[in-house]
Amino acid sequence: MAEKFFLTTPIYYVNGQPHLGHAYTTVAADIIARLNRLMGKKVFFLTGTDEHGLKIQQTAEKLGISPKELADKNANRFKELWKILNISYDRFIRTTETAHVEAVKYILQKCYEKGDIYKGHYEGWYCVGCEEFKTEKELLEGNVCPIHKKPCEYIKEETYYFRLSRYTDKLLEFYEKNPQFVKPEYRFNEVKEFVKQGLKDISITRPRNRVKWGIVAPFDENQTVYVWFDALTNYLSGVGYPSPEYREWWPADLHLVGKDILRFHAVYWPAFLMSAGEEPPQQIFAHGWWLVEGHKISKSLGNVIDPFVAVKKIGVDPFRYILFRETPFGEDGNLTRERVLNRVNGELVNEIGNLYSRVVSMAYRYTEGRVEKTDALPFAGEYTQLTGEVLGNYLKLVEEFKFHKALEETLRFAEFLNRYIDLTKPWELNKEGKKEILKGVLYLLTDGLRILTHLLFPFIPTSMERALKVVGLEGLQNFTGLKPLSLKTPHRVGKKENLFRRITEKDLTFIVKVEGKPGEEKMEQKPEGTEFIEFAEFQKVVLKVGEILQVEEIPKSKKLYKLTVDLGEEKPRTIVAGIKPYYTPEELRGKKVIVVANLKPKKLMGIESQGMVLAANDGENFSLLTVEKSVKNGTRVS
RNA sequence: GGCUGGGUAGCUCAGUUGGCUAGAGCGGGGAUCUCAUAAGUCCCAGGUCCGGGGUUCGAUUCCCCGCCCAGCCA
Repeated sequence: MAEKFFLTTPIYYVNGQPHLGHAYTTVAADIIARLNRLMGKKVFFLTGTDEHGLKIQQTAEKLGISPKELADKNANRFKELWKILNISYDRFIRTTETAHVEAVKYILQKCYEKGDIYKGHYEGWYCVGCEEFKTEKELLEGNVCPIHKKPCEYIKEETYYFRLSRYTDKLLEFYEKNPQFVKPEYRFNEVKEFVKQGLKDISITRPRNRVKWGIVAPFDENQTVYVWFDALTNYLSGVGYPSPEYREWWPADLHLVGKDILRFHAVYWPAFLMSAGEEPPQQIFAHGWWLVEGHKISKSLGNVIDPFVAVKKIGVDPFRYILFRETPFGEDGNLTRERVLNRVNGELVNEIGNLYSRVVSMAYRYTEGRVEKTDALPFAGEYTQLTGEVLGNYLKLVEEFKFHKALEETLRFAEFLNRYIDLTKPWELNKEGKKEILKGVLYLLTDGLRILTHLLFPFIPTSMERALKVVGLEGLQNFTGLKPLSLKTPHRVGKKENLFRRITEKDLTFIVKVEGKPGEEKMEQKPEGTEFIEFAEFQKVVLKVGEILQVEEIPKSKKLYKLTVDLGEEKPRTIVAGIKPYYTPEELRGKKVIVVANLKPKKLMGIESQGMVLAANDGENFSLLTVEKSVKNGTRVS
């Protein structure tokens, strides 16, 4: 009987469109699900949407549709995205499903009967415009709502409370007994600190006349179940609770969450479950946020990443890959154009994609696509040892959620195979007629691709499905049986195909670069001036108008030209400029340009450059700076 | 303000119980092969290891103080 593994993502609120954060959590869950399947476990992967609440009610009203219609529409958006991202979920739960509604009522009733729910009052400052209570902190002078600029009412309404306070010690004891309950560990410490301060009872219902769109409380038809009890229960109802089949999967092995909702999962949820007589989940993992080019993502900054666009521009797998390649899972990441470009082109295209390409190509060229095992296997010992090492490390690392390191190991493996080709030089073996050794080399390489495909599969399944065909493999096998040099022969490689497309800066405009320094947006309209420089400082830079007299190519340099520029001095200057990709020599000759004339000379490609030519580059267009009317060479720019 | 974790090469980060020339990847520079998506492979980094003080024969690594950054809490 295979071990079961039940994992979940949060259910996403359907008040808006899916964004990068949703995609991140869900792809993470997909990677973990696929890893566990390859480890031979029986996996249940649950995701879905949270569809109740006042916000949905209000948005739907504005759009003139019913809350259910709004939920249907947006839930479909999520489903579309998961399809594009190749998410292998087993069940997509929606909180408006009858079964879920019943499950919520059932569990609430249990808690109620346990005596953990009692009637009380909620009082506070209520803004009619927002239809929301405001905390003292949010309010402006005179209890004014910061959004509507109108005074709030102090109201008191009936509500039911959950006796969370009763669970303070039980939770602490539970944490003590389950040191792996929350990952990363520092997050667990934060949770413990929070609980140690003592827990307050929490309000779990809202008056029905105010919040209609939601589940009716089983013990009072004038109350609607408030968000957390409703939403969290999806983890149970998603596997059939309360009908007995849920026991096949419960307790969940892993709840994946963003760090913002950790507390609800690590404190409230176990308490609810304890009250209802259910086991808490095994583990909760809280991951971090993404920054974009060093800035927080926000609508007002306009740097929100639409996953649909991202996938369209760079492809599903490059998108999945960059989210997990560099940033340790759990920590905040920073998405930048430069990193995406380097990782996709440098690693996926050059090191990995090209490796498949060259091996398959050689198999056709030298042995007509046939691969056989021979006794002559150069460096078989090194290969076997490295494979064992990589596989061992990989499995240990993914177990600890260290995906970036697991990918690093994978890259190390690909690097070995690339080096192996250079070392064994199949083209020479072919020329020299050393057929047996050549066959051995191709066998080992094909075997290597087989292993590599397995290592990459959980992360980039779409491409690796194709890779299986390219290598000529029927399918995947369990990690446990994955051994080097065990490719069955005779074997035929499949059709050669490029697995990854090279991307350019132009593909990355969806990663918006925000003006200003990271963190500045926090300080909100601080008096400007800190970034100003004195005129004297500017004057230190001597800018002059120069005319390009000659343009020479520099052998072996992709970017550089050697320019001869007249700055009205005794002798023209030699300036090395990285503008070769953008201008032909003909275009440059005779052009007036702006030169930094007092830049310290520097040797580039062995040529001393006596200045610098100014240009503007926005990532799409590259333009030299010039003068609008003709002025004498050497004129100072000021 | 309290607690926690950080500040190491241009960038992203590793650095075991304190000690031989402080490491990797990327970028940058150089060399080279030709099977390959002009891909691959090889070579090159002399960095006040945030600042100051202390312990020690000796500290990036231990202790104290300060500065800065992030997270959680108030």
